[in-house]
Amino acid sequence: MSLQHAILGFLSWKPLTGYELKKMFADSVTVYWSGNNNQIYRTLLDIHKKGFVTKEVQHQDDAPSRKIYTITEAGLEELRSWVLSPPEVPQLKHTFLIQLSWADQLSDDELDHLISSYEDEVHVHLLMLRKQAEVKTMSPERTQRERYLWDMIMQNWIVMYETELQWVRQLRHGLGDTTPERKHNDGH
Amino acid sequence: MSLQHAILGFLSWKPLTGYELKKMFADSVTVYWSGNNNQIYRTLLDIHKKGFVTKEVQHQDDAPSRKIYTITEAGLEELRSWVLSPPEVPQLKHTFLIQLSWADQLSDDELDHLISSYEDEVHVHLLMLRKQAEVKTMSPERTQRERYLWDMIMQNWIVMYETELQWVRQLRHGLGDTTPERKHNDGH
DNA sequence: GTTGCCATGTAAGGTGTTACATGATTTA
DNA sequence: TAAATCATGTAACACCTTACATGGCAAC
Repeated sequence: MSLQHAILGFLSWKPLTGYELKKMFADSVTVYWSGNNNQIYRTLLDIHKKGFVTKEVQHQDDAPSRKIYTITEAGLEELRSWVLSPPEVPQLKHTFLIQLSWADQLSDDELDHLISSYEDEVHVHLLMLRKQAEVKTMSPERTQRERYLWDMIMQNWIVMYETELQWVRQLRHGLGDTTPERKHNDGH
Repeated sequence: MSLQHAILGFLSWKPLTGYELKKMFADSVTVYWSGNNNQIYRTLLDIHKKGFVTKEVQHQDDAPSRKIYTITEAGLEELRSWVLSPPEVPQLKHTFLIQLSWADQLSDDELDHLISSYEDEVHVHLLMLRKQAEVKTMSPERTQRERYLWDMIMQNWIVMYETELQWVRQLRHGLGDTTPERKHNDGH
């Protein structure tokens, strides 16, 4: 699991409440995590029990009390050793490709429509990423090296979806080319 | 969930047992699904209950009996309508990028080592994919269009990891460039 | 004689999602 | 007057992974 470590990462910048963490995940494109509370609150309890954070309760009369979590030395150590742990290749859950695997049962028009709507999805997603990249939301940017890392991380997401868009366009055009041939060869 | 539909997809080619399905998932790079039995056997029970498959038990004296699953009309219909359902952009779980997000605490050497070992991982993975692409394992390839689709699906995986490899190389070289500058700017 | 293949499955636990619940304050 | 924001959390369920269990047969 690395939600734990992403939370420790944010807390290494400054102390935060669960609610604030939830927002940071929701706002961040690169440190993506569905931004759902259940997991965040449970993970906070967990890392508190492990001693990676301390909890300070701030009572408020007219609202539920804020619980501010601060990272400890042990937490910083845990974060550091996780960052150094052997990196793994990204795992992509590419359901569209599985849909495509059995798409030969569709008519030419149905298939073209399916691919086109996927192309639109990817395109919209890419535009959203590019807009986010301009805004340059958070990240402390304390050193030039850190700024460079965060830029490259954002860049990674963008080039991935650019590549996907190129691929799907090639797919669609290639299909347009093979379809008449197919009719020639398979027709009779 | 789409494991259900991937199973229906394989069964649309021919009747199979759970064990055979497990192997097909394990062998397939493109229709990736961890190939773990628990899920497959439970999903088979599930789709049988839903009427998407029929089950034929073949008794064997000296081994556990084979249970051969055959797709039904309802199953084919379900598969078809799933294939037509609105496609979604791929979701990537890119833990390395989250590691990188907090990697500025590392020394130049540690960071360089982290990135290099990631580069190696990606490279090895890419070579594996290219080798698989040559073998061209399964897929029925009944029409030219289907062959084209399967080729493009394999191609998608390859270009994704090629893009990743290019990106990580650029990252490493860019770091080499900024590091001396950084020392100049931040040093004093 | 140990490993691997065939073939079924269970147990236990981790991870992730959606929806629900409260209740005051601010904004449209 | 309806909604969104702040701030906490619970309940129920879906999905996914690892390891365990059985037991004959073939290959090395």
